[in-house]
Amino acid sequence: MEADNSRTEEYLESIYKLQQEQHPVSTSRLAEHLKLSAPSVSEMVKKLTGKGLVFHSEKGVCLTDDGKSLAKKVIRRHRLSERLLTDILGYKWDEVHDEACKLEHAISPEMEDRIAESLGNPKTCPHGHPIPDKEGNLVKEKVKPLSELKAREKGIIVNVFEEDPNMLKYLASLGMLPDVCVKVEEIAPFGGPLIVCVAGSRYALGREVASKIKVK
Amino acid sequence: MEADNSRTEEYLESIYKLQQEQHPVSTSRLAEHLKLSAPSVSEMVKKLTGKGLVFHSEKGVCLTDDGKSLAKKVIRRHRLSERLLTDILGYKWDEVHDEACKLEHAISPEMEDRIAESLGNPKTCPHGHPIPDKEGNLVKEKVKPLSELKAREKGIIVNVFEEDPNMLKYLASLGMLPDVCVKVEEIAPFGGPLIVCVAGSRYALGREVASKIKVK
DNA sequence: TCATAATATTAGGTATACCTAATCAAAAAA
DNA sequence: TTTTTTGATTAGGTATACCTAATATTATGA
Repeated sequence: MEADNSRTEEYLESIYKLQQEQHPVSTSRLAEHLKLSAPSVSEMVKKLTGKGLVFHSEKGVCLTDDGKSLAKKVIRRHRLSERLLTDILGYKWDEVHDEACKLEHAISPEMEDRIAESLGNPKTCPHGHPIPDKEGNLVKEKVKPLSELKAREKGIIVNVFEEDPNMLKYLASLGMLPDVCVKVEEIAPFGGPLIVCVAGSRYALGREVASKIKVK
Repeated sequence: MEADNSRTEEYLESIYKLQQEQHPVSTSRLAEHLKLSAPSVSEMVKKLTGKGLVFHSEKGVCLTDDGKSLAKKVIRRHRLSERLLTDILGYKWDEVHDEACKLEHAISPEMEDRIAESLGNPKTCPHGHPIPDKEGNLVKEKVKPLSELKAREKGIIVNVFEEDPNMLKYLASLGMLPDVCVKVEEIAPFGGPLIVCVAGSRYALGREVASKIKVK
């Protein structure tokens, strides 16, 4: 019984991503993220538990070591795919997520190696997230949301925790890309916008958006 | 009900390929090629018929215009994938078939365009087969099997109708690749080998192998 | 504390694409 | 012509991964 692992990979990837915000991931949050019904997710989680990829703690689902390892393999393939799309095929950073979601399940370990090599072993995806290495090691930089900078503080954009194409297109139009320096000029009170300076231009940035931009 | 078309694509691709040898394709031949049981194929063919992609004539299955069109799209993606693998990722021609079989179902029309453009709109796959254009037009050169040349005749290899990696590796080791000139020095009688000359070297080539090599 | 709301799971059901065993039909050989 | 072989289909069944509706199970807040 040769398996089609793409569903499994999809679940693990989502769990991995979601647990970065909310540690044990709730099934409902997972269902929402995967755009599936709660019972479908409940059932599948049970199967993943049977395969030793996941376990149920008090408040939700956690990855086992095996699950984490597989999730990182998928993430590696996803982010390498994104880099392939931007660096070689000329995609913009807002166009790559959905394509990479399909590609990541069609890439063999062999091909993964070749892509990495052809691209010069990139360390991050186009959105600034680290690409795990072959062994699953992943270097996380110490970052904080741009929204937590104080007035007059500067930061360098490390990554953008968002995949909505419209938001990404918007940020690109402001020149807000990884490695770019941003200065918070002032912070409007009562949850108002941040006035930021990027490459000499000033923009008013909503808190919501600013919280997705991670700086160091 | 969003569909996963990859099974459909696999069937159409196989039918397209097989009908080049045997016009209406028998279900048993198709089952063999897809490595599935005959009843599975029978059933699936019925579904494809319902979708208007295929019809049943006297002696087997034929593609409708829609089916042919879809098949050629898949073949275009397959062959572009192969070229991506060889030209950009450094694969050998004997390593690309299986990888491309997975990739072809994960490539969007958008990505198909980008690959074609990035590669300079290649006309053929690494094995010499023509890549259909966006509209499904496909230029077939007039070729004959190397095995039909007479002693002392020369030909230029156009393509190799074979995907077995071992055979491809063997041919590459003899320098027998598309666009290479081959001369048949002599033909051993009683179904014996052809003695061919490639780039100054002489080799004895079995009839079976020679029949897979198409020359002009 | 008790009701309400949010979360998770059971129960029961669908669609897809596969399978084996058995049957039916047509072609080839005796 | 009859038998045998080959080829295709029907019948019945499996696994996977999804669904809705109903039912628990927790939290939260009045």
